[in-house]
Amino acid sequence: MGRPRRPLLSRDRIVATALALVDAESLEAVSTRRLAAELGVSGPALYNHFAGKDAIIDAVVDTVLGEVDITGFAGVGADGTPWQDALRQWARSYREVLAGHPHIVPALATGPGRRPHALRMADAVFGALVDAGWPRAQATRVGVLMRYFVTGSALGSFAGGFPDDAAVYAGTYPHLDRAHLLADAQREIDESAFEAGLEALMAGLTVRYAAVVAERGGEPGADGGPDPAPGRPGGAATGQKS
Amino acid sequence: MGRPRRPLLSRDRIVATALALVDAESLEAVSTRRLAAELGVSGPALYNHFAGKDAIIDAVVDTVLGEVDITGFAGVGADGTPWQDALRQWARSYREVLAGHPHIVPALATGPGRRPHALRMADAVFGALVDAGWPRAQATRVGVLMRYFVTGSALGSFAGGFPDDAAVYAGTYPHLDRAHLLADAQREIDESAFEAGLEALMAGLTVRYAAVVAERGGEPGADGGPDPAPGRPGGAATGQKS
DNA sequence: GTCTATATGCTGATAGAC
DNA sequence: GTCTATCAGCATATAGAC
Repeated sequence: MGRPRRPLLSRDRIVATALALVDAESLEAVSTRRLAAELGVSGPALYNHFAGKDAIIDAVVDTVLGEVDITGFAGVGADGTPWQDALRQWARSYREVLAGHPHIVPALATGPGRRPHALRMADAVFGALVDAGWPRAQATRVGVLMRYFVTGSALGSFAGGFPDDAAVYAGTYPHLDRAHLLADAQREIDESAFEAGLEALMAGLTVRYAAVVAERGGEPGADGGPDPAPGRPGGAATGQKS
Repeated sequence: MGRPRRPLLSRDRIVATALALVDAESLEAVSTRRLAAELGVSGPALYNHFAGKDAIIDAVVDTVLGEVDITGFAGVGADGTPWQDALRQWARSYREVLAGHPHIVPALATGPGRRPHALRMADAVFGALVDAGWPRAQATRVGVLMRYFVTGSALGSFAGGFPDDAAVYAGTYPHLDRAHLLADAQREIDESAFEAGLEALMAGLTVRYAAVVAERGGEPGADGGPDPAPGRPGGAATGQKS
């Protein structure tokens, strides 16, 4: 057929179609051939726009992360928005976005790499925590542990995974006598568990923050705990990954 | 060749070999052909022992979950071990086990299903929390949110995913000026973030527990919060998944 | 009941024509 | 920049040896 007058493909069109496929079916459903067919094009044509399938998935992941609302962090240094409020808003948005694209979550395991939205998010989280008064090393930890919680909450539904066959539990698992009802309540359980965990984390971190800031006040420049990378001044330096 | 005098394969041998392959390389490295080759056998022979590749991975996941230490929960009802101690011990063991088999974590997304070790763990967590005085609906949430945190912490390293090339960050991400150092401190950051999050969660949950128990004391039988599945007496009933 | 051999239709990726 | 042709490797199915 030869080269068309106008390109049939573009990175954006490929990524959008791939995301639609991931959402509609699964990560495994995205094959270069299927994706190409969906785009009305032959398989290898994709390689003119991306280095390979992994690069396409990487771009899809970053597109999804771009949907996360990080505007709350801007107010932390500026108008004195409490860091807790910013963190809460971000965590809820982050979870909501991942819940909207649940099949993409395992792809977060590969790391942030050079994805611009992932780095933008890390920068915002870490920057706001430092602005709020968290020592750098602690700010890193807080960003990381928040990410643990949010990504874990998006990695498949908890409640939805229980068989709704009561016979599975009878006799063998004495406390799971009503577990066959869990699948029905899936959404409510997943969400209320997330909210409960978020509040617990905020309460716990607020206590820690008070201690750290008080300690630091008496000893200016201290980092509030063991440095993550002893020997390097200031410790490690960031807040978040993907 | 026909049927050998003594079976060459067994479920255990297949699972052990598959796990070794997952750990040494990745989840994708496990193909029926490679696995069979590793076992000195031809590909389709595996189908005499498992329904398909998915069933093999499922068995691998359950084997891994069997390594998690849930003995701490036994003492909660019996000798009055604080639920916080039991939860902490379990969470640390759970994380440690997953950290020992990091490539398996994405496979946890598929849910607990009928895996015996996953159900055994759910039973232990939920049972202990209820024994400790948590209302059933709340106990479910606590188990779920703990799982969120632990599995999230095991889904790939945070710090290890940052490129160690300082040029990636310069100019564009103002707060990540030291992020290129993160990869070196990976292990320490991942662990200290986990510990910090665990302590924050325990502190937050302890506060909530006090409130819930106080409220319940005045109103025996109350469930301490909105029921996860309104209309069903007692709400949903379990604590943990995979 | 456990294996081997063979076959089908997928997959990611490459080479070269236009 | 897209095409066709082609490759090696994949999960799985089936038939038959013992």
